[in-house]
Amino acid sequence: MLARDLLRSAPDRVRSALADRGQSPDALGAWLELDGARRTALQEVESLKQRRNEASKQIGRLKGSGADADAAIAEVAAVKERIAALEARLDGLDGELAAIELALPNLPHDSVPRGADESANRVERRVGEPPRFGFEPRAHWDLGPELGILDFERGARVAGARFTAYFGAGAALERALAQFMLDLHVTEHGYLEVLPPYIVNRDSLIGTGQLPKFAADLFKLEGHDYFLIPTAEVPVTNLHRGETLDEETLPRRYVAWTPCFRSEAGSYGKDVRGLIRQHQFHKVELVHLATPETSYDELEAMTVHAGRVLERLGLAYRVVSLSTGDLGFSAAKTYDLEVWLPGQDAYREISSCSNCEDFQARRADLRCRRGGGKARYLHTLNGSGVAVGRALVAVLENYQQADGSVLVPEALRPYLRGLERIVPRA
RNA sequence: GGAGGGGUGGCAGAGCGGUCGAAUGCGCCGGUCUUGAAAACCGGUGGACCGAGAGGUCUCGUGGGUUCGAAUCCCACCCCCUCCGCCA
Repeated sequence: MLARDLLRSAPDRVRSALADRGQSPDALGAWLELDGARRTALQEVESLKQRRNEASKQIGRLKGSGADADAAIAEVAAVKERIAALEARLDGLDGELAAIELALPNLPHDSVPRGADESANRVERRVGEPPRFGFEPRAHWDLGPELGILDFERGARVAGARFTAYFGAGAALERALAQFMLDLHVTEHGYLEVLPPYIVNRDSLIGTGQLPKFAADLFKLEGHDYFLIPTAEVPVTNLHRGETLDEETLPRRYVAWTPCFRSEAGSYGKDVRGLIRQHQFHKVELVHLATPETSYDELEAMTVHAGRVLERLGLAYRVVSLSTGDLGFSAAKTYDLEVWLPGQDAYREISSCSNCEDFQARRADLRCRRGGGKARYLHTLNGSGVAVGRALVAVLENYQQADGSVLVPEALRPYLRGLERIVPRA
């Protein structure tokens, strides 16, 4: 959510930011009009309430002294009617204002490349070298089933399209990757591990920005106002919803390994093969809560932390700064980490690290305060550290051998009882 | 799922339907005293919104209702605690 002060005082800045994101700036004109009407109505209703309150006190005094209060009571009755009418109007205005505010995306940071879509994204750096193969590297959707560790057909039987069953070394590899990432972030990067609820309420989803606009992307539990989490960003960022944190305790860095559930509505035909786009997947998520002064340093640090996972796994990747047109709803700035996938002959997103500045903090009422100073909104950041399913894809495709086996990266062997190579399951 | 108890300011804890935004204690801030600190004493201490300001409105879990007037009465919901049932 953007600050009302900002919408009022710098509407042109907001308009041009919306245009950069490829959004229509129309909503802002409507907002300004509604806001003016609201303030007018508010002033009127408040002065009526003042009269009503004074009259009530007078009635109390009159009755206390045994005098007749009928005239005053009659006057209050008339004022109350007008208050009720005005309040109904005010409620309507508040609802319309909130609907607009909750649907306005965050403003891009000045350093974000301007452009309509991903073609305007800027590659910041490349790390590692894509491996060279003496044979035609294959995709994980061929390797996995042949090794007997990924079963797309049975996943589909049990649940449906975009669900997969993992067997043997496949299941263990998923678990090993997650545990390796958690250990790395906890022991080397100073994160606090969190295991949050995998189901959240509506307020949490409003807090991080998935609702009200993106309800179609979520799985909702029938008969309850509960949703499966689309990412641990939601429960972890909302952990401190409504709290004011002492700035001495910032930044806070949390890491959580959770399943994620996404309806993937509207992505029909996209990445239909393999593990890239699933309704259910695991992700190790990084969340930082920071002061406004440090949040961009935190974003750089978070991106480095996510990249470290890929480096330890010996995977080549590049860091991309998303353009204004490609930015997510809540983000002011985002770095995507794209890992090299030989089977697709392309870099594919495996992590997305964003600074949301105070956009989510405003929605989720997350504040901070230094000493006895005034409370202010803190800044929230979130990033994958990294997507586990996609990391598994990257390991299979990058470590495949001519004979169809897959070498296990050194960093994972301690988590796989020393397993060095995945071979077809007997 | 059933029965009961409870949600008041940073914390603890009062609060006959009428100057209650809320006693008191602790904490916190400022001051006096002290070489300094502690103790003691004095004073001040929630937030949001509207307003240029004066000031006003709202806020005692949330939302409704009764009333001229609600922290106090009624209804619904949420959360916490205890017991029973069920369950990993």
